[in-house]
Amino acid sequence: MQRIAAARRRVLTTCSLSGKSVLLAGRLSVASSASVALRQTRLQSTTAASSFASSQQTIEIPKKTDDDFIIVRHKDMPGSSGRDNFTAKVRERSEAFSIYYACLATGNVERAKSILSRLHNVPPATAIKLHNQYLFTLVGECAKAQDLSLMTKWLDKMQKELDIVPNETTYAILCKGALGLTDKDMREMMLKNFAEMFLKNGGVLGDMIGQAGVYSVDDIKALIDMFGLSVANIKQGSRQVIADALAAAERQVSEDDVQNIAEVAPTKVSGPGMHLLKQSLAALIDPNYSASENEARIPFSMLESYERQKILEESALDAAVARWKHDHETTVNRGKLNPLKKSLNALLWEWHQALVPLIEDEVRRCKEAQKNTTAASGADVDRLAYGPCLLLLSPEQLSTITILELLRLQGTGGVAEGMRVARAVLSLGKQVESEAQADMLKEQADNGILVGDMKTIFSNEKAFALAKAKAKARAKGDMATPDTEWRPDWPHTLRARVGSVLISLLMHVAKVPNEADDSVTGEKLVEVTPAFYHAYQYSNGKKLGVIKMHPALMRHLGTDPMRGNVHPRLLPMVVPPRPWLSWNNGGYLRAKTRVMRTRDAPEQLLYLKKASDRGDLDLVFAGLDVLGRTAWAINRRVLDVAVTVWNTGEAIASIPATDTNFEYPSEPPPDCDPAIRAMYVRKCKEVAHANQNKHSLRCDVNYKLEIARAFVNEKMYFPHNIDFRGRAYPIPPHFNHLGNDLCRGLLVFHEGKELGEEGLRWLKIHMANVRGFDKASFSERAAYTMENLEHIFDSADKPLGGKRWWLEAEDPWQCLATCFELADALRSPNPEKYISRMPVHQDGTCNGLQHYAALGGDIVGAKQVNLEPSDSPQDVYTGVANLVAAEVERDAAAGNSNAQELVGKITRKVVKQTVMTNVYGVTWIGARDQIEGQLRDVGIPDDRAFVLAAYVTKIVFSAMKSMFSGAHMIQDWLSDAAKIIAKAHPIDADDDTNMTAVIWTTPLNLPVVQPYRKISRKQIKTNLQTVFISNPDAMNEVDVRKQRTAFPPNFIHSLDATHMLMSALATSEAGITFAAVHDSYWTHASDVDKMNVMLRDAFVRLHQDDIMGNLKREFEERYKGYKTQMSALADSAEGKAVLAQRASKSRTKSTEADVADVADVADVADVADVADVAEAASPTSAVEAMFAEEAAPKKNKSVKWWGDLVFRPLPAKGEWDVQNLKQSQYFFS
Amino acid sequence: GDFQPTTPRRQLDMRGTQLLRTSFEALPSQARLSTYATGVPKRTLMVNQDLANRLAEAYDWSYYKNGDILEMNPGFGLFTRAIWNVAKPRRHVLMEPHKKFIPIMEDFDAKTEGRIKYTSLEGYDWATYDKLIADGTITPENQSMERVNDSLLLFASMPNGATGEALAVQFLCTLPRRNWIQKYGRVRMLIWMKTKSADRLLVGPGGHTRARPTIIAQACADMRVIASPKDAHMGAFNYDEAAMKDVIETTPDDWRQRGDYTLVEFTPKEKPLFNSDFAEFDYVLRNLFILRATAMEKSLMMLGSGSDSLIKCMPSGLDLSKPVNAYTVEEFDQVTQAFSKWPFKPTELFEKGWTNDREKDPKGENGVVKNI
DNA sequence: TGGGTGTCTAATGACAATATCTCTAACGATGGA
DNA sequence: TGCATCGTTAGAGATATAAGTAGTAGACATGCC
Repeated sequence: MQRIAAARRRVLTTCSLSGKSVLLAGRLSVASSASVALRQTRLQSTTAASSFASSQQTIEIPKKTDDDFIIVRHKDMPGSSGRDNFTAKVRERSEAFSIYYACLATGNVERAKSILSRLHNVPPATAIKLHNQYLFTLVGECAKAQDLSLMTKWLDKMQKELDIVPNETTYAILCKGALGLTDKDMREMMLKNFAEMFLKNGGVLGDMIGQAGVYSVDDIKALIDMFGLSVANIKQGSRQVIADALAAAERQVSEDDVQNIAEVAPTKVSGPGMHLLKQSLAALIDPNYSASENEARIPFSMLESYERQKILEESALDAAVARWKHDHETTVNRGKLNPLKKSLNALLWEWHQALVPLIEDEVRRCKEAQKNTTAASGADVDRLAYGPCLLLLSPEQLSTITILELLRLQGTGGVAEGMRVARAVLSLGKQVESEAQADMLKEQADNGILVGDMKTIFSNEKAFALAKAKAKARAKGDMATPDTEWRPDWPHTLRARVGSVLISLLMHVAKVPNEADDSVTGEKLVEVTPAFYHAYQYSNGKKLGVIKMHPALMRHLGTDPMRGNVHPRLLPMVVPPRPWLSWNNGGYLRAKTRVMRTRDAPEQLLYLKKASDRGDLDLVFAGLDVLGRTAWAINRRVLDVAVTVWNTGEAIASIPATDTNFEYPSEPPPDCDPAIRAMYVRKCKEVAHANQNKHSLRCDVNYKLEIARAFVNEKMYFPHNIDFRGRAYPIPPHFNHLGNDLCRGLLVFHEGKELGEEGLRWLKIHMANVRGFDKASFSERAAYTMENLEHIFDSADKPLGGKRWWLEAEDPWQCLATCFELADALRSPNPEKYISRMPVHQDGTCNGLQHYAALGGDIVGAKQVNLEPSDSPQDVYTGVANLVAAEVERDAAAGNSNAQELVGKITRKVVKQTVMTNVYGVTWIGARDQIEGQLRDVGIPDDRAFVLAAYVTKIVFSAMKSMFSGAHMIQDWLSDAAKIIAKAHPIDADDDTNMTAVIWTTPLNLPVVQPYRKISRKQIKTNLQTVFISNPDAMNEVDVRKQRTAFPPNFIHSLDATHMLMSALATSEAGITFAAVHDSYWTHASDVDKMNVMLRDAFVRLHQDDIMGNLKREFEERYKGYKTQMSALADSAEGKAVLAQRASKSRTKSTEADVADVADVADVADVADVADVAEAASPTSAVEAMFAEEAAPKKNKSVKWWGDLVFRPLPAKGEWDVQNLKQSQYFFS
Repeated sequence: GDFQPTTPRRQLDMRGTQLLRTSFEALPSQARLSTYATGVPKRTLMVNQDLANRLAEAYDWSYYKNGDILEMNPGFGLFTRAIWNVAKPRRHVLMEPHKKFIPIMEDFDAKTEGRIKYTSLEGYDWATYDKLIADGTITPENQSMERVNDSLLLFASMPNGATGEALAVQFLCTLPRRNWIQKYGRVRMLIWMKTKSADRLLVGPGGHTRARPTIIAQACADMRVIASPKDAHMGAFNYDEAAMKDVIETTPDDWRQRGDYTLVEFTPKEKPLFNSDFAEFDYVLRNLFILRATAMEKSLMMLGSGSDSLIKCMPSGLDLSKPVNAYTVEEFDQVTQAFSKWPFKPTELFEKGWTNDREKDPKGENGVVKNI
């Protein structure tokens, strides 16, 4: 433990050498200790009202001392007791919460009340939230009636009948109700009344007023006046927010103190004004907008940009509809027109027009169903279950979301022209849910309610850390998620219901004109046919429900502009994302975004929340913020070329051609051999698959270009989150720098930096790298570029008209971008003064192996992956290939015929994939398949490839083992440890299922929980069909095998993620722009050298520690008290010891058992001596021999017992010293 | 005459040895065959010699006195013996790929003057038949469709489980296509299969176990149950009585893997009961049976987009309110014919899209190169 | 308890089988006491 | 009114669906038999 603590501290301190991060770290620790203090005082003051503690589960939190990690005991896991009863009753109950909130939000108080009254056994922490929300809803009604009796009565009922103890929020809401009374005396009396009750229960008025999510600024002013308090009395967590808000309300906001502004007064923007802001977003939201060539980019202040982003997020659905309408009108205005030529958007408008009334109708029926609860037809019962959720949004919103979502899902899930029903239904349901949530947040903001959770901290770069620290301090208070903002996630079943209703409505109305030849008369027929239809596919004999799109619609999707058809939540942002303040607070402005992509694993979320609450994740958050603050722009010239290519329909560099599909093979005669027929069918499927891929590629490019076009004049930002291992990903899915070559080619940094001498050199090297000439030394690469200057200029000047040299590159679009950049630079009067915006990449050379080699201290391995300084870059693949080739030659010389066939055939390419996937734990058989394919390519005949591949694979594996022996032992240790853990049972486990997941903490304090469990799914009935879904809250048995095989790669990935975030933090301190794709780090050409120092430094810092030792100690601590089944041979020392122990134990217990056990031991002893006495009979005929007894092989008896977890000692570390790496220029290159 | 079973050894347990009329090597008792060892393939594997004998006697082999009997998966060879003893066929070819049975197979080969021939080729493999024909092991003749082919009889024991099921359906599909051995004319097939599978093929209109193979089988072959467990087919709906005459009784104990097995005789019809193109017929069946208990009206939606216009194409005689599984072969034919004329029918009739395929991601995002 | 047998075989981003039949438990109605 | 019985129904669990298996070999789980 001590050492881990030390390690953590070292990482922390070294990360914050100077500047802002010191400030940040300093602030954070102050903030957290302050909040601890706060918590303690609060506990003291509220001992009378015990339920004031707001923690939801009763989880014992280990005393926080900065160096222990989070451990949640088995018995405290939610769902650990009642797992996998995903029965109708359980489902109904979990839906009830969401329905309840929906009813309240839509004014159906009666139904909410009845739901509430029917819910039993709700945990108190949840119950109080439910009741608070109920009271909160009553506020409006009471104000209207000028009568608080509804609220007071309910309070009474809560306390007397239901035994629910009100909390601060409850009283805050009551007071809010009182504030709504116009009669001054009455108001004051009620306020006094509530205040007294609250005080009697040990509350502190300042705390109550500081309660987030309830009051507006005016409310607070009134309360402060009323109770004669000052801001200083307000509880610490909220004081700052409120002070700021009050101050802000007083005066016009000026640019200078923007960084201190909470979201209070959205209308008080100075500067160009709202309409200008809107106008500036024309490219994104205005249907009439058409890009003009050189539009001036208006510089926006931070605050203005923030408003723009808000507009973008809030108005985008409307904007989509506006665009459809606009396109529809233009087609209509163009006069009579062939219905077959209607544009996609025009069609969408028609669907929308037809769908809205249908939804309205459905909504009406839902309302009716709620009224007459007695006349329960089947459909009406269903309506009760989803109705309230439909009411949350307007029919227009629902219609738009439905249409957008179905378009987006096209081609997912392996369906040729459509999507899986299950996916569609759930995904749409989720969209509706998050839209409703965004609406709720917006509404609260519109009502001026202060939400503790800071909506944004916008500031200039300098003040960022300060502002964030401040906001963080606020978030640390109890304002994290106020009761009034808390919503349970909709259960999957509910999402499915809502989604299916909307989809089936859309399927009724969405039509598309279609043309066909009448097979009999041969005349052309045009029909208006459904655009979507519900069908089933068989896959492996399983039925698969799909929503198919009509081919006529598919044609549109591949060609028509997608203007307006991307949901804004999927777009880059125009301001830096909100910094991450907590696990669900950061990123986009209006949408609740989670910092981690989890896999429906409650355990992951639980650990994440705890870590977030404890402030463990501050460094991770800070790292993500760095990535999010990197500003990007579209590379206009690359975009122009790409658009030209797109429009000509030519197939160039990952843009597939229009409308040229692969041909199906001709059908063999019906009476051909079944084998031939099977082959034909397979070929057809392959062609169909290829065509489908092409189409989806085309749609994908369409999306990308559309987004790029819309953002041409924008500064863009990518909010980032992490996967469960800590690897960072940009959230916008269609278009980001992690995307393919085209995406990357289209993106440049927004900021430009002067190249300088070194920068120019790096730009040249980058050129060589994107060409694929990346195995040579740096000077050779630079020279290569200079040798090809002619081509580079040609490509830059005539990208399509010239020799198209860039197309031959490994990454053509990035190559083109570099051509442009390099040509410009070199042609400028002083190339070193050239302002470059091009990101230059430094890639880890086989990053996984680098980490393994560092962990294992492999000298040979370290050299191979460039951890060790060298004059020219080493290439592992070549290294392994050479080793294998040598072995093959030896065998060949020794007369091995397999080897003889292979002499000279073992190239880098043959082994590359296998070496690469070795890190991921590829098995012998998987590797053999890979190598078989490669051997075929090298010209080994098909019938030999299989046998030879098996032979080569064995050698490759042993070569890897010898080259990375340390790494290999670590891999083994890791997978062993994972197996032990996954099969371990907590001492208090009630049954013998494996429930323990592998959990570890990264050096940045991120708890990583492997999510692999057996999923139990059930069929759920929806409008369209039944759908097979899992209960995301269920804690199921772990999948031991998956836990084991995935742990080594996941662990390494968690390390490379750590390395990346550490590097990000370091570069940010130095003011260097930074972006990363896992193990490829990007910055300006001029800063590459600086970045290189930092990333090496980070790697050294990371690996200086005893990472493996820390891991082992963490495991030992974390799984202390767990038992696992051990076994040993009975005659081994261990086995004998166990038997002896057993015997002695039972002897003390009872004599009977004693006898039995002794007998047992005797038994065991006997076995060893039992020789096989049965002499082998010699049968006289072969048939008779068939039935002869096989002699049972002698077996060693083994002993099994439940014992403590014992992890093998770690493999000894090799001699290699991580410090050497600082001098290695090709480590990342 | 001079058959001398080897002296049973203690551990051989030959007490129940079944007496044979010819001098093949003795086999142990039924009980022993059921349990004796491991590594015996899971398939319809008979262990009761008596059952084999009864069957051999009951079935009329005379039709094939000048033909070949091709036996797939003879296993312990109980049938082979029985038929030999009863009919001494002109030529009897054993396709037995499993090594376990080699001694028994070679025993046959050795003692029948080449009339029983053993090959280790796999009956499951289409190529096997071409090989056997090419090397003259079997010599089927092209014969007119007006009569049942008497130059070849297939006698098969199916693998258990999915493989067997699949194989049976594949065999059935060769009937309308007239490929494989069916290209010689109406080659009769005797197939041992799980009773449940047989049941599914035999069930009449309205039976809820009706499925695509049911229709194909009934359209293309006359089926007769030769042997089956007692009362096994009583529960089946709307059964063809003619198929159930003189059924020989089997019991679960007759088999290595205890259970209900049925021997069905498939005699190919001169002409299938449908006139549609088989590819379309197959497509229609496959998709309609997804909603097999649903009214045809609704189920027709499975056939493609905009099926309203398809419903209009349907002949008036059809009762579209009947569930799919109540339709007869002839009615399915009518539906298919209407489908065939439907202008908006899908252009490709096979399933597109992957689900199980590798390299499904065409975008190549993230720089990860798979399967370079 | 252990041997034979069946399953799986490259990490993550990025989760998804369904219609229908059978059987049982719970529920409700009914009717006689 | 209490309650025994019968009929109905909801829901949980089971099963079929499609249909080439090539070729290897080693590890590991299975509440097996």
